[in-house]
Amino acid sequence: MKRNSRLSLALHTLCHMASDPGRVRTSADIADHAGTNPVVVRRVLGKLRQAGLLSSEKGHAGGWQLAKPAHGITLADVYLALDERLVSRDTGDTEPSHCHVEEGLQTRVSEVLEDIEESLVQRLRETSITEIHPKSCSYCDD
Amino acid sequence: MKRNSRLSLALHTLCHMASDPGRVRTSADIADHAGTNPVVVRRVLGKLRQAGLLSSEKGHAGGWQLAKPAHGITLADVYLALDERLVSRDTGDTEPSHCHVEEGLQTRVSEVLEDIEESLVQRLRETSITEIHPKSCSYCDD
DNA sequence: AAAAACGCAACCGCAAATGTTACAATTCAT
DNA sequence: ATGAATTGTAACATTTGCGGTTGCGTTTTT
Repeated sequence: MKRNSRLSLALHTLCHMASDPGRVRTSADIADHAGTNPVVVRRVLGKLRQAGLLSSEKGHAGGWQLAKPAHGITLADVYLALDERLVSRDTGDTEPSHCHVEEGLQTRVSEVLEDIEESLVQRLRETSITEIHPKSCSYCDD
Repeated sequence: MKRNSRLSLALHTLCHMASDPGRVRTSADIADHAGTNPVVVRRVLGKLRQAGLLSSEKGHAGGWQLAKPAHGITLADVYLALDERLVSRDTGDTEPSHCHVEEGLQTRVSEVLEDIEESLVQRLRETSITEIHPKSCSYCDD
């Protein structure tokens, strides 16, 4: 696991789940397969649960599974669930610079980036996680 | 200097230069105005020089200025000059995961993101740096 | 020769993200 | 009931990227 790993981990896991929706997986299983740590998995999948994409059960024989039909889950759902943003949200923490160039600049650039963000989500909404898996996977145990 | 500062610094500086193309500015001047450090300025503007947007002169009375007419410089030129990428370029450093889900995923997601990247650049290309500056700036000394 | 500027390399320090450990709470099997 | 398995979460450690800083060599003008 290295960079941009939250989104990557989330999508990977969901795709596996989509190809065998009945199976309940533990965070340890998932972490093993993804080459990371159970706690990291729970962190990321927790976001997906908050967004209603996954459900988890505690205790013996507990674990994670899809909370709704896989074909209804799009890349956009995942992207948004994780609070990912290409456009770094302007937190307004930049002190006013007393410089008109700066203001005009911010405005222009923000306009474009907001638009782009929106069209990205629109595009992501067109692909469901069921459309990812190419065929049965001989290496993975799904 | 804090957020997304390379692009921000580059655009800000270019816009000022566009409004007074004759003037040669030192990295110290620019750093002062931008609230940062001359070395950082040289780092960023160096990229713009490599891309042919700026020229710099060493020695006494040296400094930076536009290398071509301002109206011919678009936001896309700057974005590309800095090697900015929404899509984190796959450097191929991810070891093959022996997992078909992973491969299919990479492919699909990359397709979408590449498309988005392209349309972003297309959008940025529509705005020249001369279109940013709202009016004469009473605070800045340009 | 001195001053002013860039070019560059080598660090420092901070902030964000990931990785790790620990432990409480919950659930199931026996 | 007890124990094992699992999530939830907090706290801490480690890594990484980036801006900031320092230092010094090179170039140009005076």
